[in-house]
Amino acid sequence: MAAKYDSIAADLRRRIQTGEWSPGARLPNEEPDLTTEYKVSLNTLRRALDLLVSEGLIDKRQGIGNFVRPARQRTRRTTERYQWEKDRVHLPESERRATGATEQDTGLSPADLAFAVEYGTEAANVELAEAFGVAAGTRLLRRVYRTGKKGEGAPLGESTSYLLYDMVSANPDLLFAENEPWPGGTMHQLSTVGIEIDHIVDEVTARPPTADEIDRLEIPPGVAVIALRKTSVDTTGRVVEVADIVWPGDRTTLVYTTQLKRWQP
Amino acid sequence: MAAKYDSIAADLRRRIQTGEWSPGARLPNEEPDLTTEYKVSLNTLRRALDLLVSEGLIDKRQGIGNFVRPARQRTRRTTERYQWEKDRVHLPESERRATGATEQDTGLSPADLAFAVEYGTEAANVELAEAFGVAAGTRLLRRVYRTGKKGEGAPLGESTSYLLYDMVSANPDLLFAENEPWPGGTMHQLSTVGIEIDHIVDEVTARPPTADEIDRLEIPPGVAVIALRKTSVDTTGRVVEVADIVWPGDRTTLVYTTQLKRWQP
DNA sequence: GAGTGGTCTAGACCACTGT
DNA sequence: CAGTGGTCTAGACCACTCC
Repeated sequence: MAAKYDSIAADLRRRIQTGEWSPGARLPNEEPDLTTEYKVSLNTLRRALDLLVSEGLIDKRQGIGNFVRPARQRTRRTTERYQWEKDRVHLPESERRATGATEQDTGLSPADLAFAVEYGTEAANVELAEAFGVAAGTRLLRRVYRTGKKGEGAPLGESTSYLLYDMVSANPDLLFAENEPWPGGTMHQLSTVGIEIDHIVDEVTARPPTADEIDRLEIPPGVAVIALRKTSVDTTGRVVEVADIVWPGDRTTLVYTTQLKRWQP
Repeated sequence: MAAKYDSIAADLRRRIQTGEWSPGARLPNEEPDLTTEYKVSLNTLRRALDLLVSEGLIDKRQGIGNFVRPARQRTRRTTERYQWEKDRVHLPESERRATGATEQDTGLSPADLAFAVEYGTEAANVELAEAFGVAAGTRLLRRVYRTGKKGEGAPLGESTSYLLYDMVSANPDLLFAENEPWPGGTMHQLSTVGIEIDHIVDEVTARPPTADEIDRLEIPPGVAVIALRKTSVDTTGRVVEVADIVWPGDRTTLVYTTQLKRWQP
């Protein structure tokens, strides 16, 4: 015999999916409307609603009500993007300025894209020092990028990029957020200090969001995030950028294509 | 002011991480031990424990107790694996038999690896038919693989592979689970009916586990799974295999390396 | 201030596990 | 059967949002 909260969740799921409440619409009050309708206590009803929250079906807003979660902008990030970024570096600035990598991933036009960036410096902790192959404490330039769709409160994702400060300070323009968005992106920025990327390693995991990410990305507690550690290696074998990128798992797809060598005929 | 259940969860987290209870050890009873210690009601205490479950820190076993979750075997699956699989197809059977792809990912020896497979046929639903580019209802060979570490109850992951039945039935050996594990794996199986893989597309998302996956992979509710749709395309451009692979998000890392073309000097 | 969701309590009874 | 976690209730009070 299924638990009451399970049956209620299943019924609410069905009512949402059949469109009884359209996306963005407010659900009936927990108390007294839904508790009366389902003849359960408030605790039991809220347990059912918690399930729907963890599935990303509804949003709870304290003091306001519960809402059917509208479908959000999805991100589809393909591996071709890296070669695309690299090819773009040698285009004239006007072409580089026209569109960025995030537009590629989302299909959004530059006008619909919301963009925010913060620059800062920090000393490398043990983990980052190991990723770069430098001593702990080495000065790093940390840049945090948040991109999203205008009108949607939450960003689509958040990227924290680390560069070796002494490596990029050869071009002081690279040290200030005022120069963002930089036409041609990080690969072009690095090219101004003589760096060419040879290959990029992506390490992908899924995990529960941290409390911070729940706030900033508006991820319902219980929905997972995809966490990507991107390591860029230049043509001399040096690690030149380490970036940690986080997306809501339920609206992000990463696409990787592996080309295989032909067997000899 | 943090909620009580949050503070209690933070304290229990700390006590687990400092080793007050070692992995596998049983926690004190919810009632009366922990409720008395933290001076809260049972509901509040259980809410704190639910947080730890969703973080994968503890296991709850009804009728027995709560246990510190032991660290599990991790999987690290690299993109080089596909070329490795392809190169192996033309090795003599003795070498192909010696080790398989999962050993590569996990670092386990063949002796430590638990392996189970089920074969069946089904009619392609709309979604699979589209992936293959065939008509809905086309007969498919469905193969479900579960691999894990001997002694750990739960598999490390579960892979559901679909092949076009009429394509592989040219070699009847490919239709029966009794021939598994097949030395050289799927790429070798396909080579016996004249198929060479040209490239593979991986699409990665994260999502909450289904009720089934919670049981079979022993994923704590609230911990995410990584879901990978792997599409193999042969040298004539045909989609020849579609596989849906699911791993627990908290102990799987996927690694993808992208080699970029050099700029001209 | 009215109305909403968020937290917490005390206590009852059920379901599962091992002896 | 005893002991454990699982579900559920009724009611109290707090915190946030909007008018």
